Amino acid sequence: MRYPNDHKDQARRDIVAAASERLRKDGISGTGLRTLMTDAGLTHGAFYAHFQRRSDLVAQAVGFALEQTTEALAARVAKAAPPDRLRALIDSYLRPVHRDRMEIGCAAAALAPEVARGDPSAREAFAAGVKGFVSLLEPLLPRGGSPAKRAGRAYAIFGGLAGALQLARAIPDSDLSDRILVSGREAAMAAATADWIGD
Amino acid sequence: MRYPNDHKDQARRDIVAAASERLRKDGISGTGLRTLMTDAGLTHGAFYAHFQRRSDLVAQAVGFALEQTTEALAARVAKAAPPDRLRALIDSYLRPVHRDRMEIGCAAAALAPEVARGDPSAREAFAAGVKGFVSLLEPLLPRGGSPAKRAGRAYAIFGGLAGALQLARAIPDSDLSDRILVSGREAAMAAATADWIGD
DNA sequence: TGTACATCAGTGAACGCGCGTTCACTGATGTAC
DNA sequence: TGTACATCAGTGAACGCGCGTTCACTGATGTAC
Repeated sequence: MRYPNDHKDQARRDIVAAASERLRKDGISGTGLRTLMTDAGLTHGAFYAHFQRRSDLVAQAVGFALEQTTEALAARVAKAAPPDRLRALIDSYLRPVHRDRMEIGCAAAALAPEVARGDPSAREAFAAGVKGFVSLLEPLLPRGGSPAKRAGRAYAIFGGLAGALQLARAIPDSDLSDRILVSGREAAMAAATADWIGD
Repeated sequence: MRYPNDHKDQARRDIVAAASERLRKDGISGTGLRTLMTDAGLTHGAFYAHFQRRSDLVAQAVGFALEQTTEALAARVAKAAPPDRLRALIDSYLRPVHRDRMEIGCAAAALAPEVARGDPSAREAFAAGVKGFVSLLEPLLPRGGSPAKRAGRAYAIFGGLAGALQLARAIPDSDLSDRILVSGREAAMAAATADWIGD
């Protein structure tokens, strides 16, 4: 063969990694196959040697992006002392650089509405990726509450973080945008540490 | 003239109203001019008699959608007794029908990431529309806090509501999606009623 | 009252372009003998 | 060792299609006389 045995696998991984950035940057329906392949250093014709259709790459790229974000945040969280880890996660998520660099940030904040409109494969990959993030967040919540309650709260907080980040990105007034990040951290902490009621 | 004096104005309003639904449903870059004009009962050629460019319509449609949502929620809130109004707003926002009917729902939940990537006109219209929503929410927060703090919190809560709704839309598991709505309401209430710290 | 003309919202063909997808081909390598 | 062939990741032209935008035209009405 022309290439080492693992060449094709590596190329596929390169395409997925490059696409995960480009899709976050320009949106799912705002990006064409030629752009995605050029980003990976290939020509568009090679695409169908790696994926059956465009939506397969989209699903894999969405999943990859969420895994990457969860890993990066997990590393930051691990550096904090245990009692500070919840705050470290929230502050890391809502920090200015995350607002300013959408292409390497959370895929939920960059793509959630497009995923919601998208086909099932992207939604499944998205759900799995979000589940991974929630698995990082949920153990950091204060003790108490049923497993279902705790998980629900973790999902809601994650959604809230992503929504606050989106707002900070969309608002052109940069002072207001900064204040949204700060208030978003306080709001997320309040939601995370609220007493468990009912059940 | 062929048409009544206000005909053209009415046609423009029809195009904006129809576009505000279609863009929420299919996304900004997922919708073409022919679809937008057909929705309004016209052919695509008439478009440039009403708008200078596509992005002008997008900006107006985004603004219109947010105004519409704020008005609808204001009407629901006004029906509740004053002490229940905050809860009424939050529960109305995160109710299942809002998740299920994206095309007539909040434009922030449907379009925020695309607006953030979009041109300044859309971002300005978005910021103005969000400001309107925040003007409804902020007076419902408990007393206390500086005006800047109160406003920041109102923005953060709004972002949180939109993000939770997006997550509930994108997750295919409908039981989990329902739980996200319920937890999102609790999280938003906790954030809204948290003590004012600092400042 | 009847006719000629001006107005202008709306129509639909056409422009160049990028889209997702297909496919005949290239060319560097490994294998067979 | 040298030659012929098979393999296959990647190339780039081509497909039909929808995009945003332009523009010559239509046709119903109001106005002028």
